[in-house]
Parts: sequence; C-alpha cells; structure tokens
Amino acid sequence: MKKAATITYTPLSKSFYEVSPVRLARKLIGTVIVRIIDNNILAARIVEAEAYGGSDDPASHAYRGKTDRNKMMFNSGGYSYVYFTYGMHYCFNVVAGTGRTAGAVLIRAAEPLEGINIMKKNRNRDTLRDLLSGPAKLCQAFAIERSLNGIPLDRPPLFISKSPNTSPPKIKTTPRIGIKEGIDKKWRFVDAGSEFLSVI
DNA sequence: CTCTGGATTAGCT
DNA sequence: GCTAATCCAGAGC
Repeated sequence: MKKAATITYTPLSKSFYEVSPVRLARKLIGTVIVRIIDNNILAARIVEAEAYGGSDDPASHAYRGKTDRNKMMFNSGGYSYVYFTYGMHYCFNVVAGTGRTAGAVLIRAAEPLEGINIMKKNRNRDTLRDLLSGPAKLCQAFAIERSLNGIPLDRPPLFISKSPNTSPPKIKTTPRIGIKEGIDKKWRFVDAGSEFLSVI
C-alpha cells in the first residue's frame, strides 16, 4: 500500500480566477496543481505561467475571435483550456476573468511534489528536473489531454490548491516564450531561482 | 477543399 | 544549433 498524502489539498474557488490573465498568472505562481488519476494523487507546485489575452493580444489564440478550438478562453474563469499543438503535444491553460473578455494562463512548468513515480512513468524519464519543465511535458506527466478541455478546476480529477508554503515565492517577469508577436509584454511569470523552469 | 505553420520536445550533430 | 515528429485550426481560394 502506498503511503497516504501528508498534505491535504483544498481547491481554490471560482472567484480566485475572476481577475485579468496577467493578475491570475502572478497569483498562480506557488499554487499547487493536483491531479487525481486511478486513485493516485499527483501534485506539483507551479513555478512558471504565462498570461494570454483576447483581441488586444496578437500572441493569443483568442486574438481573432471565438472559434471552436479557443471557445473556452471566452468562458468565465476557473475552467481548463487544453489544446493540441505541433502535431504531438498538449498544453494546459487556466481560463481567467469574468467572461466579458477572453483570457487564459498557460501553465508552463512546475515542481514535482507527490506522485513522482507516476510522473516518471508517464514521461518515460527519470530525471526530476525533466518531468514538468515545459508546458507539453507537464501535460504528459499529468496525463492531461483533450478530454480534460473545458472542465472546472475546483474539483477532481484536476484542481488547483493554495500554496502549502508559508513564504511567498520571489516572482520575476519576462517576455513570453515561443511567440512572435507581443514580445514587448512581460507576461511570463516565474518563481525566480526555481530549478524547475522550462527556460532559465 | 487545400495548404501552412504552430503558446514544443527530443535526439542528433 | 538543427530539425523531425505529426495533427489540426485557421486562412485563402
């Protein structure tokens, strides 16, 4: 029998997410993403996130309006937006705002806390630092794919919990990664000095 | 309908 | 540093 989790995770309520994507991205650094799968718990502390807006943000999927793929970005906050890219990868976003404008936060990297052996198996990798250090890696480790698009994030099988840490993370902002437009905006938020970032 | 390229990663050079 | 892997949304015709 596997040892029980030593920490109890409580999902953040919807109101936590009803702020702008930029504000939400900052708030999410240090919180814990929790995945329940096959009676097992996976948990990781978010150390890197990027904000994406709506018609004001050319780097956003929602820039050109609502489509079948990006419609979750126009929802009110607290839901997942999972999309497929590069023919082989999924990325996980947290929808932000009240629903009046589009917006979401891409979760780019996290620090493994619990269920590390399952993450290693899902990733087919043994190195701790290589488990969650990128948006597609994180999805693979957490078994996040298309069927989890649009689900609420305040209950299993996937939710986000307040940081277990007492000391708040030291947050640094940088331009977003892997985009061509909107590089002037410093909408990437990282836990400065974390060993588990996608890009240092 | 067809075509292009992407909020990426891994593996090789 | 370079690029294959591999699907589908979005744009153009």
